[in-house]
Amino acid sequence: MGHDAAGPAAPAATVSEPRLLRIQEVAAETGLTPRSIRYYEAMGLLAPAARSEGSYRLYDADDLERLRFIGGLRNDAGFSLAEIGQMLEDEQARSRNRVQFRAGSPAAQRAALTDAIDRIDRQLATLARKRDRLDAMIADAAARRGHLRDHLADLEAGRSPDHAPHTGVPRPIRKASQETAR
Amino acid sequence: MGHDAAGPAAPAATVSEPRLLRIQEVAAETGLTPRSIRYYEAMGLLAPAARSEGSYRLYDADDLERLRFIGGLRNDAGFSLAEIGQMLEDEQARSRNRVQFRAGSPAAQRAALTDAIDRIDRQLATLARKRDRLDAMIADAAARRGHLRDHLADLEAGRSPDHAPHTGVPRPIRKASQETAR
DNA sequence: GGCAACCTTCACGTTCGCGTCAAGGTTAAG
DNA sequence: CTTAACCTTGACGCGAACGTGAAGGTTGCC
Repeated sequence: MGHDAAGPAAPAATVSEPRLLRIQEVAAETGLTPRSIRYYEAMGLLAPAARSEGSYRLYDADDLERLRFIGGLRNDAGFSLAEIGQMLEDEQARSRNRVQFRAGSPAAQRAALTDAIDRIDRQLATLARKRDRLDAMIADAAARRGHLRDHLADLEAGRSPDHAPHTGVPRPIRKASQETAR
Repeated sequence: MGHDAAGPAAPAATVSEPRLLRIQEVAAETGLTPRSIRYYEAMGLLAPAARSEGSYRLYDADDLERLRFIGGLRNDAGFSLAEIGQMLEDEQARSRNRVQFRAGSPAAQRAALTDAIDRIDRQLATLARKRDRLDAMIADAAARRGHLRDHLADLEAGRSPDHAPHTGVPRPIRKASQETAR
């Protein structure tokens, strides 16, 4: 059942294979757990650069970067693995193919690069949307704070609170064309 | 089809209660489900303003705002309900008590307001931290993009890419351990 | 007072994102 | 060759965050 990948006849192209790490080292390096890394692989988010003779997972620097990105998307940005899968698409396959395409025609190289840039642009757009939502919430909370501070000022000035029982933002009832109300 | 939902149920008990909504209306208004709203209540994130004779949950405008905030924290900001509970603390109890404290001494009013402002400040700080993480990721991706574009430029200029096998970001200093926020 | 549409409280089922054994094979060191 | 430390693939478990009935009470309109 062993499934030899690549075998002894390595690509022989790259002169200096920097170093391939085993899963535990990768885990230590990325702050993830081996379990998570395997799970991400099962979810199709990445594939190890290689497997050893005995089918140990072996990761290269590219994998490390990818895993850090995934970890960030998970923990910092709060995306689900499904969403991350969407964002990464088949970048994993391409990324690996791209290395081979490097030996290919310049046209292929150019295509691969522009594709990669497009993908990153889409990732950036998704991240920016997320940040905008966050900014909206922050603005909302800030408005709430301002309102409270106004009430406090009124109170300090001995004014009557006027029975406005609302701590909050003025209802954005859709009446006219404003921005994209969600 | 079922025309109408709750008619103008004016109990006329208190003086001009703005309007109390039942759970399904609230759900429609906030984009949440009744189940989620009840779950949030079970998790201590909020309590309905009142209950009807037959123990129907009845929500006021303040509850609506709170639920929208919770929804935003969940869906937009990606916080867990536990984290949201931390951020909201006992604001729910206070918020409701505050209305009663309004009839209390001015000192109590001032204290309640400054407390509320402090809580919002902490919420803002938490949200800002989250946004900073996101910004960092965005900067990271942008750097990656810039690097790819450089490679593309090299290629267009007929230069050899020098076989740099990395798609990515200049390695950040690796050393710090990962913080575990869950 | 009848009835449909809503609500209530259980209670079980589900998906996600892993943690955690279990039962072996693999690697590097000695 | 032995051995400890790592790895492999299952498979089961778990907490979070709900979905989905089931069985019955409430509201409100006619």
